[in-house]
Amino acid sequence: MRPFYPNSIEQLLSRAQALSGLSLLALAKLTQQVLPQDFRHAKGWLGQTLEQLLGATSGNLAQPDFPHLGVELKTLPLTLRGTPKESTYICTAPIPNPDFHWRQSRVYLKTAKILWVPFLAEALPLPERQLGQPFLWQMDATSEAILQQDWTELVEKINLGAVSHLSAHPGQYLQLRPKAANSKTLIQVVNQQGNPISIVPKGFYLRSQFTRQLLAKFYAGS
Amino acid sequence: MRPFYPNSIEQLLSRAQALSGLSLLALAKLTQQVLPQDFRHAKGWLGQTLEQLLGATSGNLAQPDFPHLGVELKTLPLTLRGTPKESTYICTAPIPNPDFHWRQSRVYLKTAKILWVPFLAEALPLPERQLGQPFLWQMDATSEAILQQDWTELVEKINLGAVSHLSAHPGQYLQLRPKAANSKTLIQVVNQQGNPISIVPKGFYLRSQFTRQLLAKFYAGS
DNA sequence: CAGGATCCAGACGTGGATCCGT
DNA sequence: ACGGATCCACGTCTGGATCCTG
Repeated sequence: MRPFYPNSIEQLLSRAQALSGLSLLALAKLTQQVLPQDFRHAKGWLGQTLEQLLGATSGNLAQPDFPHLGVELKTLPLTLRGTPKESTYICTAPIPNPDFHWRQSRVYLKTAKILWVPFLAEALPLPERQLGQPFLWQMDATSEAILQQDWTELVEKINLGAVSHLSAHPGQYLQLRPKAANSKTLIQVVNQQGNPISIVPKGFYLRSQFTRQLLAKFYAGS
Repeated sequence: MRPFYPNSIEQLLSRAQALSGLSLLALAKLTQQVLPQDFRHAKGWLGQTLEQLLGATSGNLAQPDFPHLGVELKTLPLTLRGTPKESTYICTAPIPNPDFHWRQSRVYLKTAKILWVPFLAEALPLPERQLGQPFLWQMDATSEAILQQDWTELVEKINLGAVSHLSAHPGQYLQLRPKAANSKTLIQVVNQQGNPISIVPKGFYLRSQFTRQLLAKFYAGS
């Protein structure tokens, strides 16, 4: 265990709260980095910087950022109106999918407990954009019912080889989207007819419709 | 197909012969590289430089360097006395081994036709060491019988989980040796008792006893 | 506005092999 | 001498996500 690894959820949350209000420029200085001009060529910059500041181990496998605590760290880009600008990437979607049970699935393990760190993702120049109040979210029965239903439906499509349905359309809270360097990155899969075909690798994402609800509940309770 | 890819075995051999007698310093200049001080921190330098000069495609999978020609390129480090200084790495040894038939095995496909490029690997300062005469070797029935026997024996040990016998000792021409960054690099395998244990990844190597014979035949015939 | 496309960092695996202690 | 240990390059994969059109 690295020295800086947080020992409890309370410690982790407390550290994250200490960062709220800081600008991206301040974060860059804290970590002795140069802030990128924009995120076009450094899309993961904030997420990776926060991992460093909060003591997450980098280069994780299919497990949460803080395995000991079961907590996943996610940044949440906000519009000026305070709503999520983007969907949230969860994990790659293996094809075929080897996870049989929802509770053992990568999606569940990555979404059961999430430390969300909102930040302003528009209007101001990048260096001046600030972190918002972080909040810990734990999956509740209502969310889980829908996420499990989505997951089950999507995994079924994957394992049946229903390739034409592996689009971003199905799923209420959870969806499949391309996850690759570009659209020429292809993997071989077997379709419903049993024939090998090429498709772009997929990942699981949380729709912003879902994260908007989490934010609203947090605001209501605080 | 890249423009410089050789179109025939004759063209490949002719290109290799044009390099014979050149020093390592000359090769570095030809490829616009700096010659390393020694090979301790650049063990693959000569092999990779020759691939570039002869038009091999880099980053191969489990197939010969020149797939179109079925030819594998191998450097052969020689002592002052003209004997091989080292054994020759062939390929990694998957555990368990998925190749059932010798003729379809990675070892066979990598050793059926080899373009050997000998070079002096001692005595002179590195920059002055020269390439020798390259020669094309094709597996003959006598060699194949023994290599196949070795391969069969080693693959059996691998698939039986006879882990303690996965040493460099068995095999007349072919042997298993560690193939990893270091001895802390471990993989999980299943032993004879069906229990998971950790071992260092292995590779197939040709013993220098074998390559010495190939050299001798080449010298005798030329 | 959201589905499809794209981009960086770092770990990992494989191919290129030689090093080095007993 | 040789069995076990080690080292670099580079392509691929995964985790971090945001970009960008119709």
